[in-house]
Amino acid sequence: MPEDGYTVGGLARLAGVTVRTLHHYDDVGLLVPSRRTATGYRLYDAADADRLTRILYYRDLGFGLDDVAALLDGDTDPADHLRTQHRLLTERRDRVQELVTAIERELEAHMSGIRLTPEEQLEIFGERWDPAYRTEAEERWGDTDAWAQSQERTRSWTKADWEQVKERTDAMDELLAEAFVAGVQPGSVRADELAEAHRAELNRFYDADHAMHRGVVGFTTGDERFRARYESLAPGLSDWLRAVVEANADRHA
Amino acid sequence: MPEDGYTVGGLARLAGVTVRTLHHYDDVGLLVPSRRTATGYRLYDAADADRLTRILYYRDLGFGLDDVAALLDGDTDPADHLRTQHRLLTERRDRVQELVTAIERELEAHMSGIRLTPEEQLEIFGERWDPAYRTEAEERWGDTDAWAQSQERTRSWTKADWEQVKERTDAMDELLAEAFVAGVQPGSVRADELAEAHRAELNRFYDADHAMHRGVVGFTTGDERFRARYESLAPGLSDWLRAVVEANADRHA
DNA sequence: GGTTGACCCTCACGCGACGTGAGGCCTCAC
DNA sequence: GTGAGGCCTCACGTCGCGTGAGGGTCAACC
Repeated sequence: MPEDGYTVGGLARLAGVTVRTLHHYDDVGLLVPSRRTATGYRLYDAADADRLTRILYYRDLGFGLDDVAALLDGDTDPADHLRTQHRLLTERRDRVQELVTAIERELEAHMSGIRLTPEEQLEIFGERWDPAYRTEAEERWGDTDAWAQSQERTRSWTKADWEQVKERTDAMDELLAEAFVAGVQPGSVRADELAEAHRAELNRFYDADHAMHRGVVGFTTGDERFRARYESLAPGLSDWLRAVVEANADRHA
Repeated sequence: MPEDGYTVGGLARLAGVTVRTLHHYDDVGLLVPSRRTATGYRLYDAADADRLTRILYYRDLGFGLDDVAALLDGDTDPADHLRTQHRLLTERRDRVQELVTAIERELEAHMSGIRLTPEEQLEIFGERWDPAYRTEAEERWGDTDAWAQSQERTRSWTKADWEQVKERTDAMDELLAEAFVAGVQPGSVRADELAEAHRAELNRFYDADHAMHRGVVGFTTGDERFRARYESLAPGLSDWLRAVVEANADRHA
């Protein structure tokens, strides 16, 4: 900290804002520098910088400048602002996590070849947002952060890679349909081979052990539209796939 | 979904936006409803709703409407948008987590009676932000989410509660200073009693086992300003406190 | 002590993303 | 057929700055 306080430019650089922004905050009385030089230069001291810090957090949280002014000029103890901002920021982080989960749900649907209804897609932006959804991904995926793994592994994938995966998935589905039609029984050697092949496909994205494999397939075959996709390949396929995967998982338990 | 598509109001309610917003998106060509009734009513179909979903995510991420239009009208495959939005949202979530960590750092400093410099406070908003900071809290606090615990426990605290804690902390510090001046040796019975009392204070906020106690004290007594606070009570107190806590932690290892 | 370049000042207009009516038509249930 | 609620199109207002314009200041170096 310079001995006589910060100039506009100096403080602006520190805070990652423009000089114009500090001018504006001065104009509207939100952050008036505690001193000016004889020639009219603004000088900000440590208390000004502290106030600016609070302002920037509240602004980031979406408060209007007059709301921020009202908050900061209220008779609250400084630590109250820290606690308030901590609470609001954690809420915001959780909200963003919900958006992430919602996107994962869409991606999952897309990769499974099913379409979400507009209601499902827009649910998260709607008014009464059910917090039960918040934990849905956890329940579905178990403890591990499968999606983080998936994202990590597919970060550098090109469109061609994705298309290849889609092709392989389609091929896998056909293989399953053929086996089902041919009368392969869940628990048989051939069925277990197919279950492992199916699990191997999932492992392109994340580490799926047998318990997780059971969970994922249980979830997807419970979805009407996913069932529709499998049923269109061969009626009864989705229930059969579930049975195959469960028998295989039991054998590895 | 209504058979003939959504009206403005219907879609607006679903998406948690105002009718005016949809009108605006129509005006600027960002989201033009696929149909109109004979009397001029806007009708949005599922594809429109899907486009709106993408728009809302991008908008939430801070893109301008024309940027969003450019993105959506580019020749990208739909899944690319999902992947892009997933990546941007996780980055955003991590950024908010950094803000949370920064506030925790401020709270911690405040409760320890030390003041951060403006540089330290504003660092997170500055230009070149060191991602090493991102993991600082983890290293300091270990595996457990101590701050979440702390927040949980202190959620309903009143200002009086906080003042009481401050008083108790000050009293604790004086007790420590007296023992130090009286020549109490680290590792002695009395010193271990004091270490446990100090740990008990921390337990008002979160579960601190002996390893964590060692970590927290090691960190704080490494900070110049924290040392200054302790040194002003009694020269040598901070190093002594660290020795006392480490001896106690060793004995419980 | 003059010049140069980076800073600082005060107007003042512009803009993006809607908010907020105004004035009027449509639809549907009673 | 009538009232309530929803829809339409203007059109001006607002908020948080961006972006110059025109001009003074400061520190350094010639």
